[in-house]
Amino acid sequence: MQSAIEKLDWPSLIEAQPAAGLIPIGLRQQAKRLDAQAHEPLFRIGDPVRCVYLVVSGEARLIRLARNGSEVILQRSRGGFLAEASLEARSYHCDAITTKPTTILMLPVAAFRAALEEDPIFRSAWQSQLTKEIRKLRAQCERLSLNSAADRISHYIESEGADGILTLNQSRKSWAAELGLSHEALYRTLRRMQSEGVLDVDGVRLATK
Amino acid sequence: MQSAIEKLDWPSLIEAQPAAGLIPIGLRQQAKRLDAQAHEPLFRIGDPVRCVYLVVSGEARLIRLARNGSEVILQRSRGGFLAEASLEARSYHCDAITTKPTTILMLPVAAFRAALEEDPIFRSAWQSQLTKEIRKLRAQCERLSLNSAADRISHYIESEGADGILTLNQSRKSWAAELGLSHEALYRTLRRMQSEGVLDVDGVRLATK
DNA sequence: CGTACTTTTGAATCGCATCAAATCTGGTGG
DNA sequence: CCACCAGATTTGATGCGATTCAAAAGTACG
Repeated sequence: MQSAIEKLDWPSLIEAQPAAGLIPIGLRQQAKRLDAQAHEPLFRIGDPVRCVYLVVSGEARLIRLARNGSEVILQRSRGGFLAEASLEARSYHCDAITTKPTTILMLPVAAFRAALEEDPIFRSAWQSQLTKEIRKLRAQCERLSLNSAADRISHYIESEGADGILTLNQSRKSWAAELGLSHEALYRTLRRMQSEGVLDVDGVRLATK
Repeated sequence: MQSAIEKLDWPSLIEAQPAAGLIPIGLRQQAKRLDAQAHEPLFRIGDPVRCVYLVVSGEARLIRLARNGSEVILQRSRGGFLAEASLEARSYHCDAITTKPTTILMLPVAAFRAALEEDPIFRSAWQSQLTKEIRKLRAQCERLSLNSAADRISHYIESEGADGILTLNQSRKSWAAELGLSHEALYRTLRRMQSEGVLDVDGVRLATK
């Protein structure tokens, strides 16, 4: 488990993750780049909040452990900010880990708050970001309120895919966790839906019919 | 089903709902007060977004109907803003209804956006509001990811109550819906937890032991 | 006092979690 | 290139807990 903080090349960062382009110059100068390996912890519950994390490439997750030991996925970022709510907290309320080799920008909170005050464009982008996250979380709540596996799968395809077609960008096992299902239930339900003609499964491509 | 739009008395509004005090003067002049009865719709899916809603007293809910006809509660506001994400949307993605006689402030979106641009204090309060909502929604997602009724109940008491003590401010039946359970399951599980000595139930007062 | 709604209990059913185990897959090192 | 390993995928069997349907009792309110 090693990570490297390297020199920043903004044009390539912005190409990889457009949100980086919204960061004002003053804040950019304080940014640190972190190249993390897979399964590397970024922070843990209780750690003091020092930075806001922006995922440039790869994937990072916000997770919490249930008392029975199972892992709940609270956010999965494949680009964009992670743990937005930490900006207003003293310490973290969740753990954050990478799931694959991941490039991250770390933005010190004090400078981040100052930039929000000073830069109207950045501020507006941040508000949009928060709003989008709220909408995403509501969709997730709605999905988890459905109590059949098939309904959750259909809901996910409808809300995360386009025109009823979803290209799965994670393993099915980890998708199962995101759906709040055991992986066995997901496998079986996918098969059943396909045999019933409700779903078209072709590798990572899923389409409702 | 009737509702009344009346003259505004800001001191009393602010006393009932402190968030109203953060609204800048310019925006206050555009606010409309709505006194709604119980079970009155505020807006419906697809309606164009004209106003941001601030619940002053009473209760309003954001709901969506699942395909099987059951009602999913996406937000329950007993004071504070409702449907924050609507500020960035053309039309509503959910229905909103009151559940009891409710006083509401309606703030036109254009003036609301302008006030956010101009007033740093209001803006900061709004960002805090969005952030709080994100944290609340993550807690709700975490809760819905637990698959036993007892775990969801404990989680709710821990996260919504204080020091393991919760004073329930809604009917148990509607609490069941918020927990993603059938009301029968909730009743039975409460009884079982009490008989097992895990929970202390006394009317609307619930305490974990 | 009647009506609508919540609370409560019962019984039957079904779907998902769980435990177990086999197979498949991609990546690593010899 | 092949052996090997960890993790993902798949299938099977079992049990539990939640849903569902039904109905009775309690409660609030006009």
